[in-house]
Amino acid sequence: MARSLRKPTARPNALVVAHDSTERARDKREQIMQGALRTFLSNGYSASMDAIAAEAGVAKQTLYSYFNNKEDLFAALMDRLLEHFVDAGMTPELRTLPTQAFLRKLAQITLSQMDDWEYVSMLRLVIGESARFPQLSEVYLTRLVSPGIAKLTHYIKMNEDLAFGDPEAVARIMHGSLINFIIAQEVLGGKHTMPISRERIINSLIDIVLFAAQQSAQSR
Amino acid sequence: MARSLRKPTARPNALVVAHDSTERARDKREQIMQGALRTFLSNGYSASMDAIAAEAGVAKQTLYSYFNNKEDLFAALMDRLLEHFVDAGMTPELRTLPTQAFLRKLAQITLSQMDDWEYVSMLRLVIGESARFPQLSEVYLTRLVSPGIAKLTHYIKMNEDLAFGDPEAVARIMHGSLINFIIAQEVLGGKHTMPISRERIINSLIDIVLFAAQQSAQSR
DNA sequence: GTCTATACATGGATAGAC
DNA sequence: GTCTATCCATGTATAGAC
Repeated sequence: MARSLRKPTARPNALVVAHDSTERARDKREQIMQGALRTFLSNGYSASMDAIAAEAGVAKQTLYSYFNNKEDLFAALMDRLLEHFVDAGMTPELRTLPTQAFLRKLAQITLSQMDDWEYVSMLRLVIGESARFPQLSEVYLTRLVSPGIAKLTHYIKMNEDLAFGDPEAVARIMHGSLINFIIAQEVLGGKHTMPISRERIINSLIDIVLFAAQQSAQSR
Repeated sequence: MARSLRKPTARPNALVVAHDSTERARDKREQIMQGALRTFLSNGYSASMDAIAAEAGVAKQTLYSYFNNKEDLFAALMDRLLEHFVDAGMTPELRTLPTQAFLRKLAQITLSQMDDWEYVSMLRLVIGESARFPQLSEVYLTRLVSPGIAKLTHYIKMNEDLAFGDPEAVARIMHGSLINFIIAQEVLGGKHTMPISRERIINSLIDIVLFAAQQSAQSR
């Protein structure tokens, strides 16, 4: 039932002079996607097309002139949303930092996504709809999770301060503990029922990793 | 894990001397909850009452003679399901093991829940419905997550092999990395797109924690 | 292309026979 | 208490006016 998520459509070259109608159509499409995004992120896939149309400020029929059906709209939307978060994480200039500062900054950037309502809602939606839309989960894993872990794995391998026997497993543990912190605290509301500062998590994670790396180096 | 819930019981033979009405009512209620459980875990809260009645093998009206409405049925069901998983984790005899064996066993027990379809589906459902049913998330956190972390925190505090500055943060990191592994590999299907053995995760997690504990002790 | 109005199916919940 | 049959609101999707 669930079709594959579509690849992002290639936008026309900005230098090409567009017709007015084309421009307006793109604006309308954008308007629809914005409204649909907010509605889906708030209410999940069970959000009604009526609610989406109202939120986007267009008639329901207009939705169907731009998208074949609800599922296509959802797929196009989530594709774009996930693409939006792809570049969060390790940036080239980060690599120049000393190891401890690097790890701290990377953890801070990762956890800063806790403050992004769209990111938190996206996490809930991807996980919650992973049975109905496995393609969505797959895009999330291959575009966001996998590259993040791969970059961290590569960093660990290249860094002589971090001489671990299984860099990928270590990267997964580090990454996973942070993502799960976001899920527990923000998605599930743990910040109210079992609060703890993100600094304590970051500090302990860095301590553990650096201490372990030192000991690991000594025991070789 | 011999903990899986029973299949729905067949309708009692009319020729057999029946239980008294209270007994039959309890059986029927149980039958409904079993069917509803499977349906909700498979399809999420969007599962229809028709589908639930069919799966339970009763008429839809019968559902409403035992539960006021869909939401009440769902709540009662999830309450019981969560209660069912409360005691997974640390058992008294585990504490007698040496530190390393203890940590390995605890991690193995935690990750063994990956093989339990009901647990994996429950995770997806709790997270996915955390916006619509925040009470459900809260029960999950206070009955499952919080006690698990508290027990691990207490163990770390009492164990002189594990002299960490912030035991609770360390417990959260350990627990979180394992739970997130379940979410990524089983809930999201990462076992297909980014596979890795659970032994590698367990081994690296133990290595990191024990190494870090040694180094932490030395630096005091 | 965009609106109002509507067709058609599904879902939650109830009525009434037994 | 349990069934069959049904009500009615909602949801997806479409038709037709402008």
